[in-house]
Amino acid sequence: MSDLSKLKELFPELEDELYNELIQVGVVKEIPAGTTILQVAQPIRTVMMVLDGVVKLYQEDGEGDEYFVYHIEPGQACAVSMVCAYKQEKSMVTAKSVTDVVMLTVPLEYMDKWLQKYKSWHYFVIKTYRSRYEELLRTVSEIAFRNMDERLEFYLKRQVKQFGKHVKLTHQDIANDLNSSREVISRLMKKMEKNGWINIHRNSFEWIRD
Amino acid sequence: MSDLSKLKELFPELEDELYNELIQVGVVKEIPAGTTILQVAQPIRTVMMVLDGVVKLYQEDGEGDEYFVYHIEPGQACAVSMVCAYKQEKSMVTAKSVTDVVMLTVPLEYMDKWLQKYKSWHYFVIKTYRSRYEELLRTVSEIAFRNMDERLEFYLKRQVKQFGKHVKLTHQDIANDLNSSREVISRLMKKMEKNGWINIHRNSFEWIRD
DNA sequence: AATGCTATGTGATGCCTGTCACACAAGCGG
DNA sequence: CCGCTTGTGTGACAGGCATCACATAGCATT
Repeated sequence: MSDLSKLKELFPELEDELYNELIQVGVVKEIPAGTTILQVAQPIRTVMMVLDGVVKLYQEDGEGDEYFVYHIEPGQACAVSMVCAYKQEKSMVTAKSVTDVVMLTVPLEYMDKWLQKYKSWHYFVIKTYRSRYEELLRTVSEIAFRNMDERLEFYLKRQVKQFGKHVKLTHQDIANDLNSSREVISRLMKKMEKNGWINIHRNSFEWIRD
Repeated sequence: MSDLSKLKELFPELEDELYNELIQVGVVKEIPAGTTILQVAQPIRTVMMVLDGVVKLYQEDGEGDEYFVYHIEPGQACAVSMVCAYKQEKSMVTAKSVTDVVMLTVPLEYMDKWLQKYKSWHYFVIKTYRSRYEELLRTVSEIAFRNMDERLEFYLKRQVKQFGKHVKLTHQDIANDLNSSREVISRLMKKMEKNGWINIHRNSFEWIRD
C-alpha cells in the first residue's frame, strides 16, 4: 500500500505495528497553501505529522506583529500539537501551510496510549521536542544578538534551504516574518544584491552565493 | 528517610518504585552560588533535578553577550540536560547556579531505562520539555515584540516572583541578562522608581507595586 | 500601446538604545 | 575620618531601524 510505504519512508524510525495503527486511526488531510492550521489559543485535539508540503510556525503578539520561528517539513511532527493543554497567557503561536500540505492527523488520546506501548513512538516524541527546542534556542539567539542584516541573511538562507535557490517571497512577506518593515528589507536586500549574494526579481529572489 | 520524603514533596507525580531507584542511583550534589553547571557545547552525561536553590539558564553568543532565558527551581529538571547529544552549531546555552543549589544527578543511561519502565517518569520528561518549550516561546515573544522598558519590567517581575520583593542585583547584572547596557537600565529603572514601581538601593531593588 | 495595480527604490526624519565621558554616592578598610 | 572601590546618575552623541512620502518599475488586463 502506498500510504504505508510513504509513512515508512518519511518516518523510518517507527515500529511495524505502529505503522499499521497509524494507518488505521490516522486521518489524512489535504490542506491548501495559506491555511492557518492551528493557533495555540485554542485547544488542540490531534497530533499532526506532515507527509507533504511545508508548514511554517510563527509567533504573534496581539497587535498584528509576527515573528517566524521555524518550518515543519515532511517527516516531522508538530511539537505544539503535542502540547495539548497550552496555558494561554500572552504568547501565541500559529502554524500555517506555506505550500499545499498533506498531513496525517491522529486523535490525541492515542498519543498517550502509544507512548506506553511503542518505544519508538516515545523516542519520536522526545526527538520532536528536542529538535524544536533547539530551533527555538537558535531563534532566541538570532533575535537577541544579531542586527537586522544578519537576521535577514539567516532567514533567507533558511528559505533557500527549504525551497531551493529561487524563493517566492515579496519584501513585505519577509518584513512580516522578521517583524520589520518593508523599506528596511528592501534596502538590505539591495545591498546583498550589490554584494553579489542574490538577484532580486519581482515577487521573488534568487540566491547566487556559496 | 528525609531524602525520600523531600523528593516526594518536590516531585509528587512519580511512582513509589521510582523514588527508590532515584535515591539509589542518584547522587546529591551541593553546588555553591555562581557555579556554571553546564554549557551546551560540552557533552552532558547526567540528568539534573533541582532539590534546592535556583538555577538560571541563559544563552550566549561567542562574544560575551548573554540573554536570560528562564529559572529552574526546586521540583524542576533541566531540559537541556536531557538533550544528551546537542548538535553544537552557534547557539550556546549555559546553566548557572544563582544561589547555593542542591541537585540530584542521575546518569543518563537511566533516563532511557526509566522512560520505558515508569509511566510517571515519562510524563515528567514530557512535561519538562513542554513547559520549557513554552517558556522559550515566551522569551521569543518578549525579545521580538517588546521594547527595553517592557522587557525590563517583565524581567524584574520574574526575579521578584522567584526571589521575593527584595532582589539583589546590580544594574550591570540586569543589563547583562537583557543584553543591554548599564546606563540604559539605570535610566529606565530611575523612571520606574519615579512612577512608584520600585525603590532602588545600592546592589538591589525593591518591588513596591501591585 | 495604454492603464492600473502592486512591488520595489530611496531620501528625510525621529525614536530607541548603545557608547563615551564624567560626576556623584555608598560602603569598606585603614 | 579619609580615601578607594564599586555602583549609580546624567548629558552628549551616534547608529540602527521604523515611518512617511513619493518616485519608479514589472506585470496583467484591456
